[in-house]
Amino acid sequence: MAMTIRDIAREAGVSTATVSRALRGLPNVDPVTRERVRQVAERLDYVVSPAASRLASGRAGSIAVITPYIARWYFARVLSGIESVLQASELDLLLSSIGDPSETHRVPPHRKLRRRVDGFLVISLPTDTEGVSEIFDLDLPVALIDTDRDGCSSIGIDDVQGARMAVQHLINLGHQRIGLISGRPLPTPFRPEENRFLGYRDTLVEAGLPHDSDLEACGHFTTEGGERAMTALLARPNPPTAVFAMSDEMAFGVLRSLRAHGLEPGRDVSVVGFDGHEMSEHLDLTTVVQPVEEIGARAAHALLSALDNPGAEPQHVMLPLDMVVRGSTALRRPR
Amino acid sequence: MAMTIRDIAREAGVSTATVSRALRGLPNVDPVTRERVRQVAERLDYVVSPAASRLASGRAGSIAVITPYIARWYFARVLSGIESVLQASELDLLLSSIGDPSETHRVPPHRKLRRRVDGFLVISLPTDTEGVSEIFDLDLPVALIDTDRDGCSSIGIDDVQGARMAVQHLINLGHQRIGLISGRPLPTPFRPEENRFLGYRDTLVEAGLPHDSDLEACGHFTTEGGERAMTALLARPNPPTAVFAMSDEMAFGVLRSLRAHGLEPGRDVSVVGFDGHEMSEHLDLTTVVQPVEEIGARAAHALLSALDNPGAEPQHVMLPLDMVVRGSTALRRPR
DNA sequence: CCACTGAGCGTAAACGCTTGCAACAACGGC
DNA sequence: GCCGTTGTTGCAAGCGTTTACGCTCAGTGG
Repeated sequence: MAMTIRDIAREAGVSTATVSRALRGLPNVDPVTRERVRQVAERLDYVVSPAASRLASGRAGSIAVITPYIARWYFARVLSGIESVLQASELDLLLSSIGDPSETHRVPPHRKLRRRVDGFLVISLPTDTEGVSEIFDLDLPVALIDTDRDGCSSIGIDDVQGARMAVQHLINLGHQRIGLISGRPLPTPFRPEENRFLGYRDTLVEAGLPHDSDLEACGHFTTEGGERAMTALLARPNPPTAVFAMSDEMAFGVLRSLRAHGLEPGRDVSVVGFDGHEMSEHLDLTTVVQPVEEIGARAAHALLSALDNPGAEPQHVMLPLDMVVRGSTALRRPR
Repeated sequence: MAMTIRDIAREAGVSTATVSRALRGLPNVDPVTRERVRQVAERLDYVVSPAASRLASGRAGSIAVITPYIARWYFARVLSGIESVLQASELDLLLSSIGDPSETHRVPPHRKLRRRVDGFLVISLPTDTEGVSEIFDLDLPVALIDTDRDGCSSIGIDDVQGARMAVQHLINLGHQRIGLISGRPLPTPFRPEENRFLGYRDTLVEAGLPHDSDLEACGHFTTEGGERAMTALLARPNPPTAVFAMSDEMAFGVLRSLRAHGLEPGRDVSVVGFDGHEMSEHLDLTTVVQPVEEIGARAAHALLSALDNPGAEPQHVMLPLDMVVRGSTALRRPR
């Protein structure tokens, strides 16, 4: 049988209340007593029963991470950042992916997680996504990554600015027909996509360049999709001399499509990606780098502090971006 | 205030015991009663308090996934496979990464997870890893991925066979000097590495080829590492005409190193990877494909069934491998 | 010398379930 | 009509904490 708090109390010659207080570091405990209790607990290899503790205290002792995907590059990294800060806390990290809309049998997270978490960390999902919107009715702290919402902390990057950097870079290189590989068809509820689009469009317009939707295609955030999208663009009457892809993985597909058409990235068509995927270095891809793990870590911190002082104002963090210029972008060569 | 089981009992005109039994689908409940209780619970939007339920039943209602990394390709996918089956169960998925040995401040999982999980899913970690070995003392069901241990279920692939396929393929193409890009320096406690090495060595020997450790280098399972390793091999007096890399990510580095040396993968040096990373298709890499998500899913199933019938024999599953031949391997050309 | 304070500690009542046991009704075999 | 079964339900004792409240006692200012 496992130790209970009573065993510790008896052994230390105090009441269970004191043991509870001592072990949790509450004030109103004589340092000497506290130490004695600690020692006894240590010696008897005692750990509190989380179930009992949670029942009595009313706290769930866990936070849930809601993500559309687990295995995709961006999400896995964000998750890793989250875990790195949560592991040092007392809280359990419950993982729940929304999954593809195709998987209709998935239990929506708000149903499954009702009463078992103290807060939510939501990655990328639009706040009105089915299964996500109901989370807010639970009246628990929520930290949002890549979106925002009244009353929630939000962490992200300046996607508009990121897209601007990318496109301005291409403009500076003399490109005038700059294509866009977006994720889903626009308009989209996903904030990053929308903002990257705005940054793209506005930078063009401000530079006096036409915004031509014939230069846009969807790549669905996959390499295959990016490849197909670029292939489609190349088939248009007057193809772009440069493209901005909303993610590195799509940009990889772009590179591949170009090569398949006998075109050399950089020399023939310039390509900028977005993310800072490790592979971009190896594929010599110019890209806008976002601090992905840090996004996760910051979000976790924001949620933790919301949990600590419930009254506090939600935080809104925007992390800085960087751009790494590589061989996939170059001065436009007249055809 | 939240609903309790008593509210449901009162409303349905039965005792709390019956509510509990009805809602959990236990036998010995009149179907009519059960349905009535269900309806009431539904109408009042009741969900059981996991803390209370766990305290009363003694079950933790969660399983923990212990992984060395979260963000790396292989681990993220395995995790995704695990989550896909666990989401349909009643169990919470607690995520815990061991982290790099450098992060000494990490709380070892067995301390953090004591009393709060019903079982463990351990990915790739050798069973004697610090922080892992103690898990077995907890006397809970454990399912092991990529290793095995007495009394635990284990799920993995036939790494020896996988390496054999890769190396035999190279031999069939006429290669005689076949290099190896391993992960860590051998000997290693990581089973897959060891087995892939054995498959490599034995296949060479059985083909009458010498096993020459001058053709081996460590790539640490990263692309950079793979690149460095290949560069090192190329600097040796008599470099290999083909290499087998223990992971695709290292193979990507190999490809890059080759190109940096003006060598064309396939034509000048053949390369085989291991994993079936999506990117391998785009980099035209021949690779041994393992069903990564399925590994995770199977492991989760194994653990679930160990949880269901505690007496049962542990399962040992070995999933089949596949090899996809692409442009990175070709007939050896005499120099 | 007397309230008065506050630190330190104990008592006991929750917290919201699960489950062993017993009760009870309906039923069929004898 | 009696009795053992079987199926359904209720009673109530936990499960192992947390925490409101109250008590004791040393210290303190009046």
